[in-house]
Amino acid sequence: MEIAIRDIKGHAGEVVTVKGWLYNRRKSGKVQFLLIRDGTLPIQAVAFLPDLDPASRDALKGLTKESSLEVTGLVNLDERAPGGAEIQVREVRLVHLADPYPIAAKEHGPDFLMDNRHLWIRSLRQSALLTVRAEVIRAAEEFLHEAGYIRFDAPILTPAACEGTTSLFEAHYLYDQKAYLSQSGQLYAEAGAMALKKVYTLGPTFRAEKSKTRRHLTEFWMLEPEIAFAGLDHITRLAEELVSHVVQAVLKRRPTELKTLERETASLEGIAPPFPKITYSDAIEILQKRGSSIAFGQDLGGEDETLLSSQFERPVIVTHYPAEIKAFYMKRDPENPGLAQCLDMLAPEGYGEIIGGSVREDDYGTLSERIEEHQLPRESFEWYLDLRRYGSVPHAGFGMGIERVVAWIAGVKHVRETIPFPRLIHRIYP
RNA sequence: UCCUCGGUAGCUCAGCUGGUAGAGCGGGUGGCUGUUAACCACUAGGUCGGCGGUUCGAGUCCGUCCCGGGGAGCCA
Repeated sequence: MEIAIRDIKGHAGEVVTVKGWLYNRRKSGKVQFLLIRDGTLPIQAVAFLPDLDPASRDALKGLTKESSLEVTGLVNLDERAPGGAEIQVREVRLVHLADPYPIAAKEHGPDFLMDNRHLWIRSLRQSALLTVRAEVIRAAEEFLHEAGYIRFDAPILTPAACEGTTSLFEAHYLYDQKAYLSQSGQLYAEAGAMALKKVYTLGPTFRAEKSKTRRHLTEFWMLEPEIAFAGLDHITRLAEELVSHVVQAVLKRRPTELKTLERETASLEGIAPPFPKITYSDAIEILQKRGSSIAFGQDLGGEDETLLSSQFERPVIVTHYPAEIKAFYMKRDPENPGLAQCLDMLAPEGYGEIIGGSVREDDYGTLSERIEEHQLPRESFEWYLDLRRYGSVPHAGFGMGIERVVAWIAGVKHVRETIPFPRLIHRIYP
């Protein structure tokens, strides 16, 4: 019977078949220890050569790393085995003999690993990380679904920038038209919210930023809820509940993967609402007291974010940034028009901004002026202005960067490992 | 775009004030009945990132270009 290695302990004393790849092999005379992985977990299979039929012995001859094989044997609970269980091999069937495998069970440099990303993802660590990523997305969608949100897919090919043109990827569209890869699904999500009230977009977004840091990709995934009849309090609560649910779901469902990643989980266990909330002014004051040279009116730099988040054990929510350093569509604070009704959530441990959101300007005249001020091509935004012409309501939303959330929860330094095939400033292969 | 570090065997690296290429891992062969990145022995494997210069002689010094790491700027 074929089983997933994850379930092996439930089959003690049974003869099972596992199908997978050879992760490593140790030989000691007539005994061979095969470490086999199947995408769920690795298992050690012990082959005693004199007990095997000639075909199986042949299969083991010259076996290389990452060769694919099917192993049938008796499941033993054995203290000597890593993980407590192993398979006593009865039959080995070679599916494909791999060429000598380039990735060794040794250290490698990032350039080499990234060139071999298509193979690197087979490593136990990378597989665990990508499993955590899948769980983050699943948990987030599950939470929003339970809360009555409708998934609303935004287009990836768009007619114009919703932000600065410097970070736009341009594409050729049909009949000599131009198209741009989406920097955010938000504007479309706003249209969705006017139709379905509570929606979210989920998908890849693209920014041609020449950023070379551990927190930036040129192609990254965002989850963007957008809610009609909502204000800053509403999205603040949603953000902290969403993030808490995702963290707890990963802790509950993927403990093995977190262990493989050697993630210290004590700090994650305490992630629950409410999160600390401070204003931008508070943040500047705290940072200046801690020795930062930041001045009021400047955006928080990477170091500032790390310094600020290190003051709290939970993600910290910073609100009311100066409107000048924020986007054109953000609604100003009625009590202080210099400030925007916005929020950023900074993850602990220096993982930076994982959420950015705001209340949207819902007044036609004001939004129209902002578009002029920012010298945006008005004709591209006519449909967006329509949302303020026909039944405009207060509404708000935010974007959550999937890769940064995964990096934080999994405890990996660089976001390039949190997506199967990262796109970076100097890398589009493989 | 700027600062900084780097590019030598398939991989990770060493290579002194310039003198003609090294180790470990991986590969191959052989040995070993409990290995945990197994171990032991033998063995094959190199356009020292490219181009130009200085020199009797350049992996090493100089110039330039290319590629990458870390960071900054930039980045709802």
